[in-house]
Amino acid sequence: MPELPEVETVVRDLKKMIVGQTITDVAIIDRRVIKDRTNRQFKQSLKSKTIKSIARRAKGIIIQFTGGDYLFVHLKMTGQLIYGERQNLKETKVVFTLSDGNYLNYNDQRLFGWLIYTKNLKTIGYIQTAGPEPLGRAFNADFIREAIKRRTVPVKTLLLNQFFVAGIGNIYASEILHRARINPTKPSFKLTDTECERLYEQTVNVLKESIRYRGTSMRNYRDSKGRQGQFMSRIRVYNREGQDCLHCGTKVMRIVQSGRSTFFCSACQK
DNA sequence: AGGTCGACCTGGCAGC
DNA sequence: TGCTGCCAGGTCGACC
Repeated sequence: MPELPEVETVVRDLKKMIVGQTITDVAIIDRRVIKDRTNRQFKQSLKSKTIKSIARRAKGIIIQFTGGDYLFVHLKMTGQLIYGERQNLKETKVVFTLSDGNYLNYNDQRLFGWLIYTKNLKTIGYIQTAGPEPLGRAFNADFIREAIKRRTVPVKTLLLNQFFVAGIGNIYASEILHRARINPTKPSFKLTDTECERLYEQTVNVLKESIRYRGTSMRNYRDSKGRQGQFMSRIRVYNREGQDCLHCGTKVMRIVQSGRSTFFCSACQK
């Protein structure tokens, strides 16, 4: 499911609901989402831990405990963290019992997600190698201009590369490029200075707007209360193959780049 | 070194 | 109503 806006929405909501609570029990229904530890190690590591803070890095969720240790969660395509009653769905894989009597359910239809307990975030390569946050200071037009040099990959593929910039996925890559009026197949190093400016501006615009709308629910994404995001009403090209471009009326095209669908308007995005 | 592709999984949907 | 094939918000390791 989730790209930066969806993960950010989950983190902001969970902050209000679970910080300060203690995990009193852990039920593992399917251990394939748990990395590095046996069931017993995972349970013992987390039982009686009090949640100090929760934060997002790239598309990952970092839950820190008062002892200075962490639970790192990556939702991948279909992961969900749902707070409230205990769930017993086919996709419910791990359930944390909380000290307020509620539960934090980890659901994951496709089992791609990760739950990693660690004492040291440096052990998590995903965090260590992620590029700059697109809504942070290090990401700007100058950074893009510098980073695209000698990169021959299509700009769409570069946006998906988490080493380049963290948090953009397949929906927002298409949406950003449409709003920036950049053709997704353009080799990155051929972007002009003004295109770099527009790419920066629209990356920030799209991600911030989507956070305001609480993310996009194309399929499986739900927030921490099980609700859908609302950004679908703002989507301009993603999953709209054959429909009219909302800007010029040309039919939206779908192509495949690096094995993933890209949607764009060939008239608006030269 | 940079770029591409398959593997990891389950399930929904279109077409026959 | 099957069945088959294709598709899905991600990441990584093996390959060229």
